[in-house]
Amino acid sequence: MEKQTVTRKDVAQKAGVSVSVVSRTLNNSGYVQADKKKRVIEIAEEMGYFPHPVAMSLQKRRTRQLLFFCKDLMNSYNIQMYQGMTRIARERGYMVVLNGNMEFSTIRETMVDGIIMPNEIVTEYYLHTIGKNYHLPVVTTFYGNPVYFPKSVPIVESDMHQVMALAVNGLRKKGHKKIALAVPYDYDTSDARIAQWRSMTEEVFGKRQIDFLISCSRKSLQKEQELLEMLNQSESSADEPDLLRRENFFVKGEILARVFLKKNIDATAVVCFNDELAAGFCSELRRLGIVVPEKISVMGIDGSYIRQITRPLLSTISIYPEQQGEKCAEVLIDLIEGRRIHYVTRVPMKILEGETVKEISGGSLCQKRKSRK
Amino acid sequence: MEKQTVTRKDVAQKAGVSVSVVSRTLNNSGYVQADKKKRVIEIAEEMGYFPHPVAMSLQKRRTRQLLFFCKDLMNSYNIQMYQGMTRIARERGYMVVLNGNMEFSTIRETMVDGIIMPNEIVTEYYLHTIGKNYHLPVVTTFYGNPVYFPKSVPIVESDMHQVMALAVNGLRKKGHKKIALAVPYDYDTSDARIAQWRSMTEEVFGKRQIDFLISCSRKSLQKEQELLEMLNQSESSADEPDLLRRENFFVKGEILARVFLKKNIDATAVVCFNDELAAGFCSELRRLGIVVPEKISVMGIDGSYIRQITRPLLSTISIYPEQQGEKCAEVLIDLIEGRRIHYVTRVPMKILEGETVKEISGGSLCQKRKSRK
DNA sequence: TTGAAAGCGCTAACAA
DNA sequence: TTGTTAGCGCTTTCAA
Repeated sequence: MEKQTVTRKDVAQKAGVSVSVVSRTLNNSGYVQADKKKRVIEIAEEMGYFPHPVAMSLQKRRTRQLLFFCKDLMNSYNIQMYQGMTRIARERGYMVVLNGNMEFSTIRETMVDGIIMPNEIVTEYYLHTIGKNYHLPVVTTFYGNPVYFPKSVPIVESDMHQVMALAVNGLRKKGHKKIALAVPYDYDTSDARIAQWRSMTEEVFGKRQIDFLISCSRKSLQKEQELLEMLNQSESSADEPDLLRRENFFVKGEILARVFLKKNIDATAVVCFNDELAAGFCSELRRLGIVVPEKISVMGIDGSYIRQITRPLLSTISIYPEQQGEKCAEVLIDLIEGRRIHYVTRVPMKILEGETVKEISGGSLCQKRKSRK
Repeated sequence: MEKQTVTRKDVAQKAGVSVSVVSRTLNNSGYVQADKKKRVIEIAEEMGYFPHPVAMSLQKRRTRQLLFFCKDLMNSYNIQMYQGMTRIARERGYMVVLNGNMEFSTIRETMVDGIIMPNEIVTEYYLHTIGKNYHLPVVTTFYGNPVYFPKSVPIVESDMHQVMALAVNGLRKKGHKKIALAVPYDYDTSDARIAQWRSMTEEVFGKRQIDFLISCSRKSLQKEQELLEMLNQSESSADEPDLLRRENFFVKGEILARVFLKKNIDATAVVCFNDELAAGFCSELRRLGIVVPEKISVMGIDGSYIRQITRPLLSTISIYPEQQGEKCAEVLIDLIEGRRIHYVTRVPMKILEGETVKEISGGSLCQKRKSRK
């Protein structure tokens, strides 16, 4: 049984030199005689020496760890962000650690060199609390919500204005003139999407389509959702309480599909808050006998991998979550290492064609739908 | 602009005491005069002092970090394992860091107190390589594959024998006598399931049902999958190369559904490798006009959250991935902290009823299926 | 070309 | 009850 950890001191002793020689050898820095060098390397190897990462971190005042501060890891978008940052981090010798619980208080107990925030709202809160006397490099993704934090925090931007421009124009080109928006609630992260959808449809079609907003107040949503869980998943909610803690956009999409039908909304296409919600929306429509896209077109936002398991394949506006993650990591690492950075980084976006948007020619589909009733 | 990091020395200076007094105060250990105590605390707060986690780690020789060494984070099972460990870890003051790339070489550069391995096969490999001269506490989940590592590695077990017993007996009770198994490949992690399904069906029905194995050789699978991607997701495969790196069990399920039909397998029920595969299997059957469960019953394994977005709701054998994660973290932390542990921990399992298994009375459904052709 | 020594931020044994 | 000191594993300056 060997000693718990072999240190440079141990190697030095065995090689008959001083620790500094060992250090210089291993770091390939400074002078050291060729033969000694060789001996030291041999002995280090033979003794199974590895640098102690904690000691290294203390000395260098650099942990080579990045913190991704996200709420819900079961969300496909976040996972993909994480994948992206991980790749860049690895390339540059870092590791990404997660805090999936929004616990600001633990940040200062965590060994990290910088933080990646999941959106501008969280960032704003952070900067006004912990961030006040903890000056760690931070980058944040940004979706165009109105927030107040210094320009000195670099942002990686997915502008909802662009997203909605793509969605609305894409749908318009296919003949859609009445475009609804389905969002899980009427506040917080929905805000930017609602605002942009509103102004975009008004700009393109010349009139407000605000009646086409499908959303739930927080309260009604909870009630509906509880009901749904009782009916549908009693088993799993009893056995897997944890699952319910996550924000289940799929179920919200299902609920919103029913709201959409109940309110008899006169639209030919629905843009959904994100892909998971769109998937639930489609699924429930189908269950109720409404064929997508024949009767109604659906378009997601995100381009997350959940789309891979939608049938028919979801049409969506991809904002490339992985690239977003990559950019975040890139900028953050540059910031940490004192390199010059851009304070605004834009990630490209694009329509991913799928099978949930139908080309319609003349009058709006909804009339057909209505007439059939 | 305050000094970059406030240390105990700074606090001590300002309070006119020695660092040890500050330390004792902050740690609530040893003697220190009440009034000094108060002053120190006040000053520490006022200066915005926080303990330096790296220095702490070096001194205590404990990082309070656990490593979860898993390959694919987009896999719902792994995510749930992670959620489980995270909860326990948090309760006990630890953090779980991920290595989602199977890079053994980076383990020694990572600041961790112990490792959670995703399955016995990876563990075996680890112990025979890095683990040889790195004696970090390790726990592993265990699915009943034959492996060779010392009994001294604690396991958290989900025995595939039990799983198959539940699945086969559950299906038998509903009148099924011909039960197929769908696995993504014919080696590695499929082995245990294949073996247990084989012996179980033989035991229960008195004869081998080996013809009912639906699987793909690695090669044919790749070819089919590439084809599918070309046809189905050309857009996303061009734009999102990353997504394809993950093991897409959903698509495999789709492929296997076609294999199942092509081979005209004479079974009334299919047990699937995991829930994602089952979801793909059902989805493709439906697309091809085969109604689940009317024409064919499907049962998953795992009880992962992906099931929440299956419609009809998937029937499955839950092996409680979150609990598995919790147990792993619990045992590992006990091990790290020198507490007594059990070397074998079993996680309960249970059938989660859904809507994909049909009760059939007399003769097997497959005959009906056949006769309709 | 080498080694001694100070120091990264903290703890703990020991002496005062 | 307090302060001094050595040390966790490493780097780096400086004198030899």
